[in-house]
Amino acid sequence: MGMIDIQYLNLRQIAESGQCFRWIRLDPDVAIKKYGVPEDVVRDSIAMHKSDKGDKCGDIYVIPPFGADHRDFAPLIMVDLGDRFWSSASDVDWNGHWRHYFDLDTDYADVERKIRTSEDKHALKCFGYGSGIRILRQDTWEMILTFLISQNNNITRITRSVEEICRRHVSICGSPAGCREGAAEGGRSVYLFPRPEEFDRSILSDRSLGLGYRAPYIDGVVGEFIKNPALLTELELMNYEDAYDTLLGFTGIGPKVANCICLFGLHHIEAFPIDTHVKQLLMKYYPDGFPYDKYKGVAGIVQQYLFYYELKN
DNA sequence: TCACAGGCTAGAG
DNA sequence: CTCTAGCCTGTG
Repeated sequence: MGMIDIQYLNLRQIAESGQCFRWIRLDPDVAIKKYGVPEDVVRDSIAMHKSDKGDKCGDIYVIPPFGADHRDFAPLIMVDLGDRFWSSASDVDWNGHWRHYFDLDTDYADVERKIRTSEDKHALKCFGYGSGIRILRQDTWEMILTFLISQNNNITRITRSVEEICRRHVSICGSPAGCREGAAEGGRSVYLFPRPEEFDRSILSDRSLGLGYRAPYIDGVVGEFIKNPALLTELELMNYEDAYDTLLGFTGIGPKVANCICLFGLHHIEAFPIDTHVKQLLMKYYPDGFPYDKYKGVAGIVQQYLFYYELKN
């Protein structure tokens, strides 16, 4: 618990970059009263909000635990104070989970260098706009279902479906300590995302999940991962090409979703998901083709800068 | 009413 | 192989 200096990290940019759907932004008041964030820290965050020129943040988020051992650590409350951050995590939780989650061991300065030496004016502009974006190391299983849901869908409904799935499993997964029902902004709560073996497939047809035609896809994928419990670990050990091909084998997972899972769930930062927005942006700014060779191995990170800029402009 | 939202499947040509 | 109609649902 306490302050940490981190470069190339902006929580709001990440929250708005469309890679995570379970972060909850906190009101300053709620952060103090319900989550025990020190008052002087929240005061600094409010001051930062007021002087926000787009390059600072000041936001406060609750980030739920994730992964196979999600019961073993607490949710993270994180306050973005620009180049330093207040974290609620114990040293054990920070070093064991969150440090890795925020991808702090990847050299984002090197990505910046690649962009600066590429003579790619547009990418440089996008980087200047979203240089606090990192590719989070999120849970593979959660990303598989989340991006399966994301197809032909909008952010609001994706978020709602994911949260509803978690809420339906409270009695199975439990609700993390210190995060009472309705405590966060907008009455949202912190839940755990059900593991394959915890998943109650009978809820999928329920219209209130808002899954639509994707429900049978999810049912099939959950079934496959229950039938073959080793598959998740196998996927995580594969290289990008093998993981991509394996994911394409599931009904409901196509090229775009497979690439999102590779990028956000398996951290293959060379994966370059092309959705409708990216397709438009590529035609607009790169009519002669995107210079993938200049971003060898890190094209997925550059894609996020481009996507974020387009989303916000 | 109709298009669209971070696509995909199945079937036809 | 490529091409595309149709798909659940909420929102403007």
